[in-house]
Amino acid sequence: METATIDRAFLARPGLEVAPDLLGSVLRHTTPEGTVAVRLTEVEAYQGADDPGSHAFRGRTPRNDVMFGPAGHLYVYFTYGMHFCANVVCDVDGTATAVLLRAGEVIEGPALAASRRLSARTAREYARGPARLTSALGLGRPDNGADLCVADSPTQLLPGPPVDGGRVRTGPRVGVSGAGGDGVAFPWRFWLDGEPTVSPYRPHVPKRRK
DNA sequence: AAAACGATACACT
DNA sequence: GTGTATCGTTTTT
Repeated sequence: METATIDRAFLARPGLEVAPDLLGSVLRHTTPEGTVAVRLTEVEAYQGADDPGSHAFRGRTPRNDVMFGPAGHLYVYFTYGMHFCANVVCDVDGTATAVLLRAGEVIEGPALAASRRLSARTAREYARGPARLTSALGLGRPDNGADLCVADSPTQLLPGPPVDGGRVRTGPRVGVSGAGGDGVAFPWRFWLDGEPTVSPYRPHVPKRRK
């Protein structure tokens, strides 16, 4: 008895519209080792050409190619020399908007998640942060481009338990400076208030020059 | 050179 | 138990 995935048409809108609606939904990944599922508690919208913080800002490249494709696929990228982060690609084919999956609660496969997250001090840290989330789920380079809207696929986006709309909060994105340093904060981060798995807010601090 | 970050060590409650 | 400053590592521009 499998649950239907989230409909692709639901995701074929600008990431900024999709992002708050994605809170509470579930990303599930199955590998030979087993299945881990995460209920999303924190996300961030990235718009395409108009968004200096977006990987798509400078046009299509081999790295961000998936972002320009149709909605409902996973954009996985490698960063900081050691981490992977995952986005749900939104909007119509040719338009690159996406939602970064920042944090969630592991609701299936906690033992497997724990084995992938040996440094986690508590269960709430399994997917508390964008690269921790991909690690707990076992997502990496091979999953870039995976279709999330196909039943029985090893990588699926599923409806979650109902969310109280009153718990949705919004604020500035994390780790992204304002538009070219002009100080404008983009309130495109969304989270569920009161969730212990939401990553701590860390204002953007320019790294010290070496 | 900077980047859509995490592990660690240590401070505090 | 929870918070936070410092620094590692490599892709991309």
